[in-house]
Amino acid sequence: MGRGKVEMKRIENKVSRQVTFSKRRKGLLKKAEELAVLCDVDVGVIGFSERGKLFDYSSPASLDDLIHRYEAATNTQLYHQELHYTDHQEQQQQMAAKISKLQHEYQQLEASLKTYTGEDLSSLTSVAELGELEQQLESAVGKVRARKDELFINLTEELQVKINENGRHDDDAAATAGVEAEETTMAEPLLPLPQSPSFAYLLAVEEKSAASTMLRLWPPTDEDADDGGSSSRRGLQL
Amino acid sequence: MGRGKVEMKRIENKVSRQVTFSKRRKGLLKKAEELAVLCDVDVGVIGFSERGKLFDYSSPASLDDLIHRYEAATNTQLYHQELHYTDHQEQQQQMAAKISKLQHEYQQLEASLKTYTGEDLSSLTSVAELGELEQQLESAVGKVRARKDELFINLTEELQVKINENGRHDDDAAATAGVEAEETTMAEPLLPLPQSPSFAYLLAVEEKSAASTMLRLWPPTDEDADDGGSSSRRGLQL
DNA sequence: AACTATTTATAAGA
DNA sequence: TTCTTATAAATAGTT
Repeated sequence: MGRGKVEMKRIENKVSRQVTFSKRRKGLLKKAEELAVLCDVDVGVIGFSERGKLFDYSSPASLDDLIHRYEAATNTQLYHQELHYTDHQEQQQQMAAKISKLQHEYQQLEASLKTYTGEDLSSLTSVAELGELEQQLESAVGKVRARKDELFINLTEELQVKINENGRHDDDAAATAGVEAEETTMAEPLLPLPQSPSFAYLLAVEEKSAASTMLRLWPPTDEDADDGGSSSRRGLQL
Repeated sequence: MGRGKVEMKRIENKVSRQVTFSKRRKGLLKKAEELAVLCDVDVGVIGFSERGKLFDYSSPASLDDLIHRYEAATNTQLYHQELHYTDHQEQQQQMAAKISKLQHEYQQLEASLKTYTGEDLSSLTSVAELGELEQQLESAVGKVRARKDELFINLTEELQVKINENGRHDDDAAATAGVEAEETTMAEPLLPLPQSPSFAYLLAVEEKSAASTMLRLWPPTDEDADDGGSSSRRGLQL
C-alpha cells in the first residue's frame, strides 16, 4: 500500500526503516484494537523498537493476563520462570552468564565463518585439515552452481513462454526465429534475445549485481545502510 | 476496507463476527510479521478467540523472550520494590534485550554459514546473488589452496633440512638447530624418504586425518569431545 | 508532518 | 472455509 511494492525484507536505509517503523507500529496497534473490539476477543501486542523501547497494546484483559494465559496454554518454561523464586541478584547473575555464553558461542560461529571464507585459516594447521576444508568449499560451490543453473533455467523457460505469447498476439519484432518451447531442454545457451523490456532486465542482472549487490549476509543488525564510505564495516560480507 | 465502512464496535451477528475474526486475525499476524521483518524489530502478538483458542505470532526472538523482556520492562515491581529498584530494573531490561539480540544475531550468523556451505540457499533468490556467492566461494577455495601449498612447502623444506643434517652427522637424529635451507625453492617433488619417526608422521597425515580428523569448526561450545558414537552431532561439520 | 498514488486488507456476497 | 470483487484503509515515496 503505497507508491510501490516493498520487498518483505529488512529495509536497509536507516531513516526509511525508522519512518516505516513508526507508521506500521501505529497501524499494527490499530489493527489489534480493531480485532479486539469488532470480534470481542482478547489481543495483546508486545514489541521493542531497535533501540529497545517497548510498545504494546492490550485489549480488555491486561497484557499480564494474556501472558499468563499464554504460558498456561503453551506450558512454556523459560528461564524467566525458573528464576521467579530466586532473588534479583541471582537473576542478574544468570542472565549475565547467559550473555557470556551466547557471546562465546557467537564468537565461535564467527570464527567458523571466517575459516570458511578463507579470511582466517589460522585454526587449520595441517595440510590435511586444509584439504578437508577445500573439499567442503568445492562441495558448496557445486551446490551453488546447481541452484544457480536451476534458477537460470526456470527464468529461461519463463522467457520462452513470453516469447511464444508475444508471437501469438503480436507480429512485431518479437517473432524470433524458431521459438517453439515444446520441452525446451535448454541445454543450449540463450537464443538471440529480442529487445523487449523484460529481456533488458534479464540482461542487466549479472552486471548490475556484480557491481553493486554485495551479499551482506552477515552484519545482523543495523548500520547496514547509509554507508558514507565508512570503512568500519563490522561483519563479513559474503 | 471492504464494501462498506464498519463501525468500531462489537459485531453483533455471531457468524459475521466469526468470519471477520478469522480474516482479521490473519491480517494482524501478517502485519506483525511485516513490521518485524521490514523494520528488524521484535514483535509478538498473543490473542485468544472467543472460545479461548490461542493464536500468536512472534518474530526473531521467541515469544517467551518478548514476554520476558516485557516483564523486565514493566512487571518487575510486582515482586520487588527496593531502593535501587529503578537501576536494577533498567539493568535487567537491558540484559534481557541483549540476550534477545544476541540470540537473533546468532541465528543470522548461523543462517549465513548455512548459505556459505550451500546447505541452505533459500535466502538467495536471484541468479546474480548465487553468482556472487559462487565467486566468494571460489575465492575462499583459492585462499585455502594457497595456504595448503604454503604449509606443504614448509614441511617439505623441513624435510630437506633434516635430510641434509642426517647426511652430515648421520648419528643422532635430534640435531635440530637453526639450520637454514639455503633458498630451497622446492619446485621439485619429494626426495626418497628416509625412515625417521618424523617422516612417518608426515606420511600418515593425509590418511589419518581424512579418516578421523573431521573439522569440527562449528558446534561452538561443549559436547565437542566425548563423542561416544553419538549420532546427534548438532552443528555443521566443516 | 502532510500529501497522494498505489498497494493491501477486507466486507459482502457466492 | 475459500474465492471474488468493490471499496475502504494503510502506507511508500515525495514534498
